[in-house]
Amino acid sequence: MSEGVEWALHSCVNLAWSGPDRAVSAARLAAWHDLPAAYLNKQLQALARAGIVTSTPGPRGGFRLARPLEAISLMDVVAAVEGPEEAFRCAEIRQQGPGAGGPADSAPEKDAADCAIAHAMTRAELAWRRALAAQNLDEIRQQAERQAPGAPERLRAWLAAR
Amino acid sequence: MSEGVEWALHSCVNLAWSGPDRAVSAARLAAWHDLPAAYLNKQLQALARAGIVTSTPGPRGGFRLARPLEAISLMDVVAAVEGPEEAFRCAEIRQQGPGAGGPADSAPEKDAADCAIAHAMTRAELAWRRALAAQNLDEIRQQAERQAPGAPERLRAWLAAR
DNA sequence: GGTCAGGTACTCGGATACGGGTTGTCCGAGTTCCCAGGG
DNA sequence: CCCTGGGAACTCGGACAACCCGTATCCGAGTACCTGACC
Repeated sequence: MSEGVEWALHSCVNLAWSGPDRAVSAARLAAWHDLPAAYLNKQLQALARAGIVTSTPGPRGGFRLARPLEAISLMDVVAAVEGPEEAFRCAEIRQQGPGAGGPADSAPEKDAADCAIAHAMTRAELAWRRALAAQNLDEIRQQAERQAPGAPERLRAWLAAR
Repeated sequence: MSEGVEWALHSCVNLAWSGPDRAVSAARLAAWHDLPAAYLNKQLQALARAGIVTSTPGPRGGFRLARPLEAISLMDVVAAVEGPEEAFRCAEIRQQGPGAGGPADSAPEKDAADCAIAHAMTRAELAWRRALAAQNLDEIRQQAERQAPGAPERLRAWLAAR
């Protein structure tokens, strides 16, 4: 699992705490957690390409959420950073070598659909994706605020002081 | 996701088809699907360390299943090959930099337990693990035999011919 | 013929290189703001 | 005082390296089998 996922999630919550009226640059978001600014910028670009955040160049520019936090699921962020392809890709090794079934049923159009192993792995990964899609970032924000009530205000004050 | 997981799963089913009374060498299993023999051997070693298969050296040696296929879940194989640590590891970036909470609540013993993001990601990964643990390899074998009834016999014949 | 010793072939097991991908860094295009000058 | 033009600073965006893990390979330790000689 890519490290950038965690950074992107925290950044989204931080953007929500910052408020929708003010853009925050990648450098600010990175400094808040001592992260490499240029690399975090790369992740935020991925979020921008996915339509999760919007970016504005120039002074007073930066990133801001493209839609309310409730409309962003964990799955959206993971897919934006990690890429949409699934983690387990079936290489169809049973179609290779002597075990590739007799020359009678060489039907390449069936692909991985009928590979029992690929089917089971895909099912498990689907459960993972569903669990990610079931939680939106607003729920995470609420839980974070319960455990650290002062965090939003501290972030806003720190951003205003620069 | 590591490529070796797919190889290990197919190898386990093939071992079941081969029968419990005869060990199959890594070279045979690899040749059956045109896989690199030495590397598959590495994966099988991981399965042996996890207690999923047993290995016997020397001529007529090789690998055989350590327990019936019903007692082996997808999760067992994945954990053996990929390692037991979870894919998403929380780096606790919120504990770093200016956002590390005031000096008042610097409680390092709480760790990632109360990080809302880590909690949510772990929950999703738990769903994945449960889905993997819910299916055992015997179910997969049955499904594979329904779709390719001749496969077990073909494998046994090919092994006997060498 | 039976038994035993030696050699051989085959197996796993871990130590050893190679490559692709994630991680990390840098510089350029574009926009906005600020400031000075003129009307 | 108000307007305008130029410069400077700041931002994203993509192009460019470095490191690490998954991939692949090789050789050594150990074991069982087979062969041949001997009793």
